[in-house]
Amino acid sequence: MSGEALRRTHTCGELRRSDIRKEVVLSGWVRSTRDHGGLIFIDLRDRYGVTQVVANPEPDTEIHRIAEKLRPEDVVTIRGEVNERPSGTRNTSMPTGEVEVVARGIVVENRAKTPPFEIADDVNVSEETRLRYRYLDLRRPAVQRSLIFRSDLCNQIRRYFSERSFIEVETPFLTKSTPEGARDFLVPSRITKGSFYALPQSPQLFKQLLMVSGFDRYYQIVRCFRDEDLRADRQPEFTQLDIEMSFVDEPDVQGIIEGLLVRLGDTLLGRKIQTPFPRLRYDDVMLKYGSDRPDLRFGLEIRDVTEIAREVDFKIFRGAAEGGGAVRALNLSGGGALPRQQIDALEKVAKDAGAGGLAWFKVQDGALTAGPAAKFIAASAQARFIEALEGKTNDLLLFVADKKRSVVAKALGELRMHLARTRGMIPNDVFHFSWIVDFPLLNWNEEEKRYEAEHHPFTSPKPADVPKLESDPLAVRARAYDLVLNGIELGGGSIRIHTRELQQRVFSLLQIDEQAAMRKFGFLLEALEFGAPPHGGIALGLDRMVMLFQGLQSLREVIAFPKTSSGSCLLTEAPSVVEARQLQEVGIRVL
RNA sequence: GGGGGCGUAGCUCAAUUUGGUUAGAGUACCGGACUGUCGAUCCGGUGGUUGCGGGUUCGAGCCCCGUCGCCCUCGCCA
Repeated sequence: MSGEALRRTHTCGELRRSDIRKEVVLSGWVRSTRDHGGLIFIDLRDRYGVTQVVANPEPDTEIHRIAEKLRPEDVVTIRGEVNERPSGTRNTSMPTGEVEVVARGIVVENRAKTPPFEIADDVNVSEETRLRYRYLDLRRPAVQRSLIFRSDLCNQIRRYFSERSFIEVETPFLTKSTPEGARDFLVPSRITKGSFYALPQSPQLFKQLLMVSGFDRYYQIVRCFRDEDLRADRQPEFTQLDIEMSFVDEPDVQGIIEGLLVRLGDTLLGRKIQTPFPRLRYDDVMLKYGSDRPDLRFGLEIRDVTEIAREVDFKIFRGAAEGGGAVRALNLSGGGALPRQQIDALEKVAKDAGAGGLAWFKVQDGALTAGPAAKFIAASAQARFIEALEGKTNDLLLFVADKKRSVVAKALGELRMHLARTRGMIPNDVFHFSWIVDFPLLNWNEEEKRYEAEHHPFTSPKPADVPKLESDPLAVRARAYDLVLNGIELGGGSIRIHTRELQQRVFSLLQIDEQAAMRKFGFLLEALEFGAPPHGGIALGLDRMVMLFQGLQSLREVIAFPKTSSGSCLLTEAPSVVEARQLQEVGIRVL
């Protein structure tokens, strides 16, 4: 074939019986060839699908000569006629399998080296190799589906918020470092040597300023940056769906998000999402599930038995109860049959989570047996424990006692998740959304001997608790809410502080003195004095949402070019050293 | 920063009781045969700095030390 370039008329996923006898042009990548000596079959792939092309030596030997030299991943344009496949040779497993294109001309647009791995979904290849050749990995249909889903999700989000009069506003990436919270990525300023921008951990302050400006309903799909260690579900740069609204209360923000998730369920997931989501109090979930992001797809709730433990002879129990701590327990129904070795493994889980140990008992006819500590507990107390935990014969009761309630909660929370995972108690294909509410505004940082904001310093305290701000700070509840899905925090938000006075009081509690507050957040404090409306919002982790909706285990699967767990990009080899001249220009010396 | 796992052919993995002849397999790749395949098939072949550096030993893929990379995890992530 010669002359001017052919333009494709169809994609590789498109041809059907109704196209038979049409003259078509397809472009794509050679997925595979099957050379029978005579006939050659070419599977041609693009992102829409695969179509079989046939090259017959008769009548055109030229085409056959080109076809037999084709190799996987060569890029070709093929002109030909759509034919019905002979009966018995149709492939019902592919959408285009009723037809094939008989090649009348083949243009090799570009040759491909042998790829390091076959471009197919079921190919076993290490993630390291995939990331090194990410552009090839992204040719695989399953990976393409993830990114296409992500694009569809963003489109639905934009439509949803646009329909509701929200405005998408872009906020700066080169901005001011705010040392509260996560570590900032810093960017040196060339013009003002010795000064630095920071990449935003979130557009928090800008969206609040937009409320002051009167933009009343804002959203943004926006990149955020945090210079902390990575995990399967944490990348140094990630995408948030960021929302802020004026003149709203908690239910307004929650309702908007619930409506969005219903829409996404209807349009993308093919499932009805039930609203409203349950509102669960922080204190309750910490007690019942040992976590502020409980996985509610299964039961196995933790019970507090501190009051019973107060009256037993077992020193560890009584000591914890009398020392202001807690004794709590899980009932593993039917766990009485567990061998000692497995119970020891459970104890290790509890200890790794910070517990001093794990007290366990088997239930037998209304009494505690088989646990090392059973003999220290009187029959009457045994009966009360069993009643509190709804124990039946052959159940296994697992107790953690500690003078710190947080230790008990964490250990049993970890144990609960461990048991659920290892014993197959977590149902697949269930989306269990919930709101966690009534968070404390502050927590006490023992190492730094100061209060910290549980969410961030701009979260409003509950009006009823404001009088306690100075007298009993830890009792102050926040107007904050976290959205949790299947044990993963999808997002969090709050009603914000919108007066300078209150904001200043909270800064004081956080031991940010007036001077420091002005230096770090002066622009916000000043803005609050120029008619800041009451406002609040939320931010959802978009990458996590895509990951969970797609049933994937790693954020790297839903980000086109992700970082490894050491923060490097295997494709570009970033981060890398830079030339001395570049350093000099920005006034930086490497230590 | 701590703990654990991994690193052998382009890719995915194997290699016996802490060591013993020329490091194997599948797949990919190359060549040949083949006119209805679709993970084509059949025959033949090429392919190795065992991550890197050092050490122990008569002898190291295997043991020891260091180092680099990847994965998981604790700390960290307002």
